[in-house]
Amino acid sequence: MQGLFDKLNSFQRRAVETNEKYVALRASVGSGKTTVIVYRVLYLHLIKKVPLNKIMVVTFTNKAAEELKERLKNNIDEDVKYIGTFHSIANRILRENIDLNRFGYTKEFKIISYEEASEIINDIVKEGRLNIKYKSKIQKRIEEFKNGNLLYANMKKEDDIKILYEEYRRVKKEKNLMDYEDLIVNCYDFLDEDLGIEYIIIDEFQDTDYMQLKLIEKIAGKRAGIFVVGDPNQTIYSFRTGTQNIFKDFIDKYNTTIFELPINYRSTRTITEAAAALIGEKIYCKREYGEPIRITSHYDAFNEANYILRRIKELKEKGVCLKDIAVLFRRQVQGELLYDVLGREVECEFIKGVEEQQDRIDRESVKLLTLHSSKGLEFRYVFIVGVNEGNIPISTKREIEEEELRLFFVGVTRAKEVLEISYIKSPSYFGFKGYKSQYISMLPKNLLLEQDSNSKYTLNEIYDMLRLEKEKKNAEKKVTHKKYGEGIVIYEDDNVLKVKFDSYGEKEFFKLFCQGEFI
DNA sequence: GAGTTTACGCTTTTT
DNA sequence: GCGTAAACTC
Repeated sequence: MQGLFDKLNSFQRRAVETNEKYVALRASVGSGKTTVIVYRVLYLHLIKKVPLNKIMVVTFTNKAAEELKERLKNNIDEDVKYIGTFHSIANRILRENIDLNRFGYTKEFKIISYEEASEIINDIVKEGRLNIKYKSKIQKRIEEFKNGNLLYANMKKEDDIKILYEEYRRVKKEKNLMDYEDLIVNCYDFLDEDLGIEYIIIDEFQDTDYMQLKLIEKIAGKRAGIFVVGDPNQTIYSFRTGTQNIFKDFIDKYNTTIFELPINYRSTRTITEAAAALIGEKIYCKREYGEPIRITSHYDAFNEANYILRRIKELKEKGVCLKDIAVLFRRQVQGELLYDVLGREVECEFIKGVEEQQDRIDRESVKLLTLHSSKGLEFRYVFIVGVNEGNIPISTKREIEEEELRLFFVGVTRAKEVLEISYIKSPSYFGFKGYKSQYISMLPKNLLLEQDSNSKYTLNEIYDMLRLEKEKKNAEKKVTHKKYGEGIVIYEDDNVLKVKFDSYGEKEFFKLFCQGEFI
């Protein structure tokens, strides 16, 4: 059984086998953090003989929890009892360990989504005949109100936002509903039973908020050890959590032992050194130098998208698999344009939200993602587009800007083999400046290859160009079928071939089944 | 009430 | 620098 831990490096092994009660593991990008969490659980259970119902593992997404469960299955038959997101664990505790009747709820309470919450809020406004302004931003306004801020603070005559907020809370209880935040807050407020947990592991700790930590502290009591894992340099959700440096807070509060995973196994030395320059820290790298990082500039977002398409087609011709390519951007609107242009020639998917990632990430096709949703993923080829001042960083307000740099860092470190960065000179999106981001200037010059693209087409010209190219390509492609005779290819992708035959008309073939049929 | 002016927000989003 | 919706004017 000792051999089980032999493939860990010395940093990983020290963290896995620690006997310290409070531990913070600072895991650098691509350093095998998930491996450490898996082996930490194995160590606790198989070596220290801790029962699985005394271990709790908290993850950032359901997907991450599934991956952990899957990897643990290789060595343990049963599941860890508490393994999942803060929300899924809170949900379980609320239903299993709390007498909800005391608090006006029952065990059958329903969890409401953002959309369902929206419906309830609109009903309250309608039925209560409340005076609410800026209705299209109603949920955002409630959110701000809850945090003690106001959206549209200078109204001439205030509306009923306060009444609406209070009614919303009352109605949720009356109808036995909880929204995502209620799961955490109510679990914290209602819990008075000791769950008997001895070891708690929290993944992606940098994106944990104070309420979630308070809940964990309540579950842990004085007995349980808390082992937090994450990378402060990848804190990109503090706009949501409101926590600036929760790692530091945790370390200051407890007698914490700090471990590090400083070795990057993921990216080429070129990419790793570029990333390290952004955060001003040394990252050790197991790999050799690779291709230089190409920096290109373009006239506008259309020409940039057109360039990316051309590069992707080149890669495809060289035999690169489309699923190994990702295009990353700061805002959703950028993705829409990219999807429009790239989608005409190559298979691509605009991935919005993690639920979709789960289903789609294995498929064949180029992935389009925001920098935020690229967190935790890796690709052999990565393009980051629109790296303009005013977009990355989107604002230069001091407290925001540090997070913007970390966001760029996250983007850069998604690339395993090849990284390209581009910016545009004549932008039309709000806030975009017509020059490159200061962050590009932070990358070491010796790792870069800078190029200026002078092409300046309108969107229609680009579309025409793509159409003509396609027609020309297909027009050239004449085929002869054993049965149907001569024809021309009118559509072709990886799986399907559509041919217009001179005598027979149009017919579609699956490539897999028609190999011997053409001469 | 229709017609015009002024104010504001604009980005990212796991559950 | 644009779209939305409130606030103002007659």
